[in-house]
Amino acid sequence: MQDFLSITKALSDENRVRVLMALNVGELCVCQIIELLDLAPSTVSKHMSILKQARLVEGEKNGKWVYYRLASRAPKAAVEVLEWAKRHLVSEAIIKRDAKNLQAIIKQHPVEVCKKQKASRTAQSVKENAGVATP
Amino acid sequence: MQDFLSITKALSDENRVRVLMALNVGELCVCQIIELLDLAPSTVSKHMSILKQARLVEGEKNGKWVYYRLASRAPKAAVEVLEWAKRHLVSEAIIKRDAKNLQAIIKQHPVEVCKKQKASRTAQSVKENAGVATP
DNA sequence: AAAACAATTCGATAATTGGCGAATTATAGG
DNA sequence: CCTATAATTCGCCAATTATCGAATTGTTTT
Repeated sequence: MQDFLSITKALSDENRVRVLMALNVGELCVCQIIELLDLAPSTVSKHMSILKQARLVEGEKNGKWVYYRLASRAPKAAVEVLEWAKRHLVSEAIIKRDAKNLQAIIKQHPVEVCKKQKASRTAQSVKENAGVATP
Repeated sequence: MQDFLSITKALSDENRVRVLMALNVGELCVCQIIELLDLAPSTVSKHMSILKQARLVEGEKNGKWVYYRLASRAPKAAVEVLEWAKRHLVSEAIIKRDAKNLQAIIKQHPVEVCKKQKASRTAQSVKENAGVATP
């Protein structure tokens, strides 16, 4: 029963569902997923661990980067529910928008994506500390 | 997306899953579901409203009683996911135990089931108030 | 060796959810 | 009409969960 519930719980969050649909195009680096969802790295990491726990995805470390993909040797229940989800989600507005955004994201190398994210975080900090003297 | 998530959220609770599997044998009165899950009536009612919201079940009022059954004109996504769930849950220990318990429960008329529940609630109150003077 | 960096883990917090009992609603039967 | 009763709604509490920032881990580059 826990295996079953780990799958349905994993599928009961919009952001996780978006990730699963995004992974239909192929494997994605964590920073690319961060870019897609626009969430904090720690939040995305948590989501991925929940998906991994449910054996819906698998991750592979490659140097500094971790790539996630739909689990190749997933349990039958996982494979089937992913097919079900795909059938009923492809027409969803946000999934289509994600697919479009992904086209731009996967064209870039992870190194570029991460660089961009770092830059925007710095910009954010600068904004927050505007007018505050630096020690 | 909300339709999709209402289904997956509905399926992400063990008690709700147990109800759905129980309804495979046919329609059940609320008091029979209470008997099966051993939860408070208000809790069961809440679970049923979540399942109804997801259009996985439908309820029909018949006099004092409300009967729930798997939705006959459920959306395709709901029908498919119920088939998927059934395939992967029939072998679960708790589902098998429920099926066995159900055999006894459905033999009784709702009126008998409710009477028994009322009796056990009274017994509980008596226990709690043991030694306390009644006004 | 040290600095930079991607990702994860940890700790805190706000929002959501599952649970119960009390109050309410709707129906049946005296 | 009044009482008993099945179910739901409401108000509250405890447990869980989504999120973030800070600290940590492991790897690469300088």
